Amino acid sequence: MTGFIIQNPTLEQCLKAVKMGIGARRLLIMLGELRVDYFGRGSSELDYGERLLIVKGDGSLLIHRPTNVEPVNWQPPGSLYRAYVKRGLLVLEAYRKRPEERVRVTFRRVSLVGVYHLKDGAEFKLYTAEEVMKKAFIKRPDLVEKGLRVVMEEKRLKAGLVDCFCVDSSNRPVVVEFKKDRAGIEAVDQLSRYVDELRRGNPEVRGILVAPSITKEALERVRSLNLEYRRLDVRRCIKVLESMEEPIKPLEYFES
Amino acid sequence: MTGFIIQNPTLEQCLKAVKMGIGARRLLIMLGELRVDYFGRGSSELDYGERLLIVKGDGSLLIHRPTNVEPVNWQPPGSLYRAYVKRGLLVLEAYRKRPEERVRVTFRRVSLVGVYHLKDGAEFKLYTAEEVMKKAFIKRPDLVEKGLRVVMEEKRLKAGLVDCFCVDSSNRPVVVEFKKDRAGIEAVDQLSRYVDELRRGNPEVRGILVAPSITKEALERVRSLNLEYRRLDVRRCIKVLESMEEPIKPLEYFES
DNA sequence: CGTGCCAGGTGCCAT
DNA sequence: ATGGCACTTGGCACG
Repeated sequence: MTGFIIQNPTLEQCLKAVKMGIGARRLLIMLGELRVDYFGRGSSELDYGERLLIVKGDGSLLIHRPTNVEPVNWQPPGSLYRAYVKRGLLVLEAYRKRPEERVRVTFRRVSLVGVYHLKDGAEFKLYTAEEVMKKAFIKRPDLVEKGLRVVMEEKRLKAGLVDCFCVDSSNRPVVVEFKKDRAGIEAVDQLSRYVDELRRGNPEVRGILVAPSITKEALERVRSLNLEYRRLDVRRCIKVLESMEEPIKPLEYFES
Repeated sequence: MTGFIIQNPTLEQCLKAVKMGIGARRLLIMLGELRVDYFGRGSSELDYGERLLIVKGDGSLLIHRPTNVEPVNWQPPGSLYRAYVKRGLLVLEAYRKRPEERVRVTFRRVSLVGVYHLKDGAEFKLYTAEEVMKKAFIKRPDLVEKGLRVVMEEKRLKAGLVDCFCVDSSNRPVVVEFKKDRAGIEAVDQLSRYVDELRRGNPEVRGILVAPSITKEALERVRSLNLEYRRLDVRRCIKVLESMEEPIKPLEYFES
């Protein structure tokens, strides 16, 4: 990792670092007292306060307040930058075309500016809950219903993308939709759209919503739309998969 | 803004800074070569690479790679921390109960550690597109249909939260749902749920989906469900509001 | 490029 | 706490 940092830089030093850092597609970090104006898909205003600003090599901009995971303002990768000093203020503007959006950051004071070159070629491997459920179901469809056979994963309909298209023990087509979290009304409607489309060709089509739990309203709707709900949680699925292949290991227990 | 920064700290210095920073609910910034293991709602693995780590005073954790707006791993506010040195590695663990989740960050090298206390009391004012549309509509319901009168904003039904409940020129009730972006099928279904519930009491109830545009499938569904679609974009709404009160000013044109 | 859909979504506000 | 939902959602995969 190469880079440098300047504490309490002068505005000129700072401007130079900013231009150099962004120009060289490095990681730029700044701590200072700043305000933010944004206009684009929406618009926002944030008066002066002490915050952390980050510009990444791909043109992403992040402005973080002292709390929360989400940045208060940001700009996506590919944004273009302009920086200048005006009346004792350091201004950094990020611009993106399509959709047209601008973020303007005005620094009243800069406590820290750093420019670093990060090397990071590692692959990020994420195991999502839905992926786990689906995998376990494909290996063991009886987790949902005895005699079920998977015909297609990811069947594409006009109404959208079906998670699993199956046939039951009496050869009736079954659409299976997975939700990793408690299923709400939108989940039922989503399944309903698929089943509706298929029932036009064959009124025998069944629809099963598979989730660890379901809201009261959603369950009512499942019944009124002649669909079905089967409980299945991720924990169970992990166990099933562990017994069949290399496990997804949890971290060991956290003590304190 | 008070704080300090150490470049190329020893592991011991680093551990001390981390403990102190998190303990005092300060902003902690670290640059280094690290790996991340996560287990909770999902699970993930990321081998060593050079990244930026941030812990905020509220317990939020962010780990940023050199690209993208989103952190590769994170932990929400309120997380609990544990840090220690083991076999020449600095380990930082963030834990949250409910849902139970753990992130473990293992540093192989630390290039920078900083602890700062940020003061930021400013109010963030965001003007969202949906808000703008709604405001404009309330001032000028004829933007959607002549003779429309707003009875209630945000009417609560079992089926959900209606954006605007209105009456038309012939006293028929009208449910109006706004979408700031191109309306898709879910938007139609959402409106449909509200209208369904109300039509049980009064089959005359109308439902209007208001959006800048609509997908082909969604428009078909609007028709088949006996609902309506009216085009309205945010630009037009801004103009209407500008002519009536203090404008939401865009930043001036961006040159470079 | 648009369209659809998931996400460890996060955040906000309601009951 | 649970539920409903918007978000400058971001990000990905696919036609």
